[in-house]
Amino acid sequence: MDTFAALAEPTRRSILEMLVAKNGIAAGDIYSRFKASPPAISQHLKVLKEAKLVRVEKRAQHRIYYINPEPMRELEKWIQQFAAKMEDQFQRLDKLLEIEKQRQLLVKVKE
Amino acid sequence: MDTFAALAEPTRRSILEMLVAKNGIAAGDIYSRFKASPPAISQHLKVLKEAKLVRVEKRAQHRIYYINPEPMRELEKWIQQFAAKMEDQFQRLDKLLEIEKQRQLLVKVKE
DNA sequence: GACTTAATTAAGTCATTGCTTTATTATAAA
DNA sequence: TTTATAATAAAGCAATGACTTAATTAAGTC
Repeated sequence: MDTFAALAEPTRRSILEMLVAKNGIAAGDIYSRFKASPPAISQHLKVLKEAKLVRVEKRAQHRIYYINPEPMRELEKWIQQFAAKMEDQFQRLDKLLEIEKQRQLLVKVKE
Repeated sequence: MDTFAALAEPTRRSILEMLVAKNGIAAGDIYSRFKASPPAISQHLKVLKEAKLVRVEKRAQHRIYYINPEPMRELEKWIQQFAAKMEDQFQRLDKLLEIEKQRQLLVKVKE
């Protein structure tokens, strides 16, 4: 799950947002939308590629980048499961608090 | 959205998993489940705290750590939206491919 | 008030990251 | 077959990150 590390960098998230808006973008078209140098962006693309978040196709000298959906789907699953456990926990807590509130009321009635 | 940076580190994810299994754990009990030194873990807790992924309560000399649910909920939203756009895109692509397949069949019929 | 316990802060080290500029590689076009 | 275009690889550097050990802070206990 090193998807997180790849997503930790804002430029890389921007690149992915570009690709999810329009899949299949040439490296040069990606470079031109950032003020950092082409090699800098190329290195980010490499990280994304190694994390399998994108894949590349060769078209003459061009490299066309595409979203690779699997890692994001897995990440979504991970987060959903985590969030589910989390909400469970808070719901249990709410119930405990509710019971305690009732108990306090009883104590008052007895006084 | 620097939740990603906080989640990029595996030890920090483990800590969160601990907390989602049982909310409210003293720092010392967290330390003891890792082979890294207490200060190392303490520093991770600091990062999680700064990312608002956890909050702390003081109990005498003890520090009790709790999950703070908001950032994870936001992250879940972000990923869901991203994944939705992504699936949209692939569905559009599938439709194009389907149309193309039909076109090819027509060509064959005409031959 | 000295002593223990719990946790963190401080200081220093080493590896990794993100960037730069320069150099290569590979295809296309003249 | 030179020249231009597209993209990446290489090398170097400053900043950051994750750890360590030693020192400090704060509360509780004897």
